[in-house]
Amino acid sequence: MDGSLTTTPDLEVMCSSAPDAGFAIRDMLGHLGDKWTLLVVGMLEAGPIRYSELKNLVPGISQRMLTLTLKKLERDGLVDRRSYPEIPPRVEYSLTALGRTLLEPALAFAHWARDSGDAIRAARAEYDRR
Amino acid sequence: MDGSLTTTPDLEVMCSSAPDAGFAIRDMLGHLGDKWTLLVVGMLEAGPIRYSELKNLVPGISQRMLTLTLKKLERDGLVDRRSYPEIPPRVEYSLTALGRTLLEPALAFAHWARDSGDAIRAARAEYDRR
DNA sequence: CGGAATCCGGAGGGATACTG
DNA sequence: CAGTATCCCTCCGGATTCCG
Repeated sequence: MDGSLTTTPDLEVMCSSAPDAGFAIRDMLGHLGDKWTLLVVGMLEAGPIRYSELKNLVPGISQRMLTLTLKKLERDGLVDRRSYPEIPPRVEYSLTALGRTLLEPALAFAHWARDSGDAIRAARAEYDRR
Repeated sequence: MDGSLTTTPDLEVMCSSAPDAGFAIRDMLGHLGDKWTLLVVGMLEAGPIRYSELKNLVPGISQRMLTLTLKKLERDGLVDRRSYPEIPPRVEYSLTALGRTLLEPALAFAHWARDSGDAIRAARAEYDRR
């Protein structure tokens, strides 16, 4: 085999080889690719964090969406919810082992977004100017 | 500085340090994090590809969404559209240099989705059983 | 072949008010 | 403090039809 320029279609292979695999990936992307999920996961990197603290950390998220996002992540086995029966109540969220594996791609994406934001906005402005 | 266990909040830092930076990242995630974008970008890995070919490759996408997704990516400077004035017409799409930088995080995410799909579905079933 | 235009249902998601 | 419940509206996205 020649290692010169294997174009390795990759995603194409993943989708075409197993028909339901493509389906699953599409589902996962549609599932986690919403407005808040990756952002919330990224915020859980540092360790256990309280609900209100999380809310303050994610700029602009509503209580509703934070709750829904956390519930979804908990259901998917990515986030662990631990509530302490005190008054006032305290609830801490953290990533599970599975959730921590998502951290890497999520942060990679966030870093890309940060680094490419300017270029994209520039391209957009250029495109719109004509 | 001690290099023992720096928890490096990362995304938190990115959002809290510059207020508009968090805004931008949230925007980018909300923008690219839809049902099809990452999947389409992944399919463009191999090089220039025709519209209809792309449509066949992405399982279940409608003409409308493929067109909209490609237009958005073109506007963002991530995809290059090249049309050849023949009959029947032929249009080829490919990633720009900027678009190719997105490929890495996108594929990382897709790979994660493929590898974690089973575990997540299992966690979901477990969660729903009670 | 590669779209554009239109219609339309339903999910996504914000604001607000209330609860334990 | 940490949610839940409700209202309401935007816009995502599928199906269909038409055009160069």
